[in-house]
Amino acid sequence: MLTIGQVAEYLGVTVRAIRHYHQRGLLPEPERDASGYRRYGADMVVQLVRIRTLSDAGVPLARIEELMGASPAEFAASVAAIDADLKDQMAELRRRRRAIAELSSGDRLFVPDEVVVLLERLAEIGLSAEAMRTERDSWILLAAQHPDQVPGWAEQKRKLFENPAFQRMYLTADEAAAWDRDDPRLEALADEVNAFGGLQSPDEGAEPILALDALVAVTLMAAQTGRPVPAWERLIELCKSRATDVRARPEQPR
Amino acid sequence: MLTIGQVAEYLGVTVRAIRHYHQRGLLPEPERDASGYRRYGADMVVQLVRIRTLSDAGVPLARIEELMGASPAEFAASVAAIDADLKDQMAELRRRRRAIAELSSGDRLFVPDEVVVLLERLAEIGLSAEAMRTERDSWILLAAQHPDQVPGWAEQKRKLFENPAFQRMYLTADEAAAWDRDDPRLEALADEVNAFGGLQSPDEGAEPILALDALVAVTLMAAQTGRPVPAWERLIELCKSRATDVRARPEQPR
DNA sequence: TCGGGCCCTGACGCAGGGTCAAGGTCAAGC
DNA sequence: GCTTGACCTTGACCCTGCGTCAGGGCCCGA
Repeated sequence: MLTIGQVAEYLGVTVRAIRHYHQRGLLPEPERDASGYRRYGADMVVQLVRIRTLSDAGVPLARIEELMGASPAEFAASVAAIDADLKDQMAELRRRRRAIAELSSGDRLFVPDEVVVLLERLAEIGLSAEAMRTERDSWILLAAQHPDQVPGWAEQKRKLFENPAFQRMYLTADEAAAWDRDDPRLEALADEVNAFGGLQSPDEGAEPILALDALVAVTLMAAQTGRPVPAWERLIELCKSRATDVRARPEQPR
Repeated sequence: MLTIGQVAEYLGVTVRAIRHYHQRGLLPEPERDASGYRRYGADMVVQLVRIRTLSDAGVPLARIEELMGASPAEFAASVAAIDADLKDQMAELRRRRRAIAELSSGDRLFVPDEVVVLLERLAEIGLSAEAMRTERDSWILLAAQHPDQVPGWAEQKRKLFENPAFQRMYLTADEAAAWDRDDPRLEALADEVNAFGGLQSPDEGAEPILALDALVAVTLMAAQTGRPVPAWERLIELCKSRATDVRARPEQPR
């Protein structure tokens, strides 16, 4: 008759694991000797081998419990179910690896490719680092709620930057973040923004992005990240009063 | 400013998960309103998106914690490590699927193929169900300690059964389990066993299996599974006394 | 003012054990 | 006979990533 430690060493498992199986009711408690030690006969060892064989194959203990007393037919059915489980897990791992691979570049973190392209363009034309971060965060937020539309929107916004006048306007708006709320230059900037306000996307059927929309989104973002920009808030007010005749402006959500 | 429930719905995560991230220190606690409710700004939402993106990709929370403040280089290194982890997990799953597949037949449970073949042969020649179980359990035990040698041993034992006289002897020994300890037929049976005691394996270099060894193993097994067989014990004594001139018998381990 | 739906904290639960902690036993050497 | 070290015992807390109460407070519409 073997002690728990001898059985554990014989099978290459830990003492703790065997006791765990007793606790779970997977393996009946063996008889104790005079000093209370568990004493194992060969039959217990055989049961343990069966448990370990299944466990090593990745069968959860709860299922092993069912299997130990199952008929061959039930056993075969359970084995099929377990295999299907494993297949699902492998599919999940493949999905994760793809997801991980898409994070491989630190630059393209957390946003779709089209946004990455747009952000690179913004960096090219010399947008400030602060504005870059706000821009990226805005897209992250937007992508959380509209993952399907964001690639199209980003593409449309990128196309706007093919126009040098739009570039200049955007950079000026960037600089304007440092202006006072009542800076007189804001009036002229509002006129510039307004000039692009009605710009339509070249793709038919897609919802057009207005320059003002983009500005509003970024400003809202900035306002909510603890860095409110008074000059931008004023700028939006000015734009809105001019934009009413371009199209009816719906309430900005939230 | 959003409540925790609104943020959760916006991102498609549970409230509990967000609170969990706070507890883990993954996400800083936001400010509370007058009634103690958490209030989230867009910056928090952005952080949450980043956490979820990584988490959905299967990155453990502990690692996400490191990653949130990491440089692009550190980030890339960690991503590579995570991917390597995933590869390992996939290999493990493949191994488990193979192991599961080998259990697919209820008959061949927990023993190598060679033993399955042997057991089928034993069933063919009409071994009792009780003896079959003991035989199988003996092999399970043996395989736990000598996984590499068991296929060869099983093959050798199977070859012994090509001899009709060995078959008869084995079946008689099976019946003998029901005999008294002092049954006179045991003497003749011991002579039969002894006749095969020196049988050498046809494979050179492989350790020979003696008929007596097989009998001893099975008897020890039976003795330890709570079904001791007195007639077998006596039979072994008789065999041992005859076998001393066949070869020097080492002490039986344990 | 009442009900239903939010929110809060705290605690337990899961699988499969790992890892102490505090104490009893056993065999060997002195 | 006494000590030492290697076993054994039970019990309890630790890990992951939250789910799921339990017991209370807050808010809003009727």
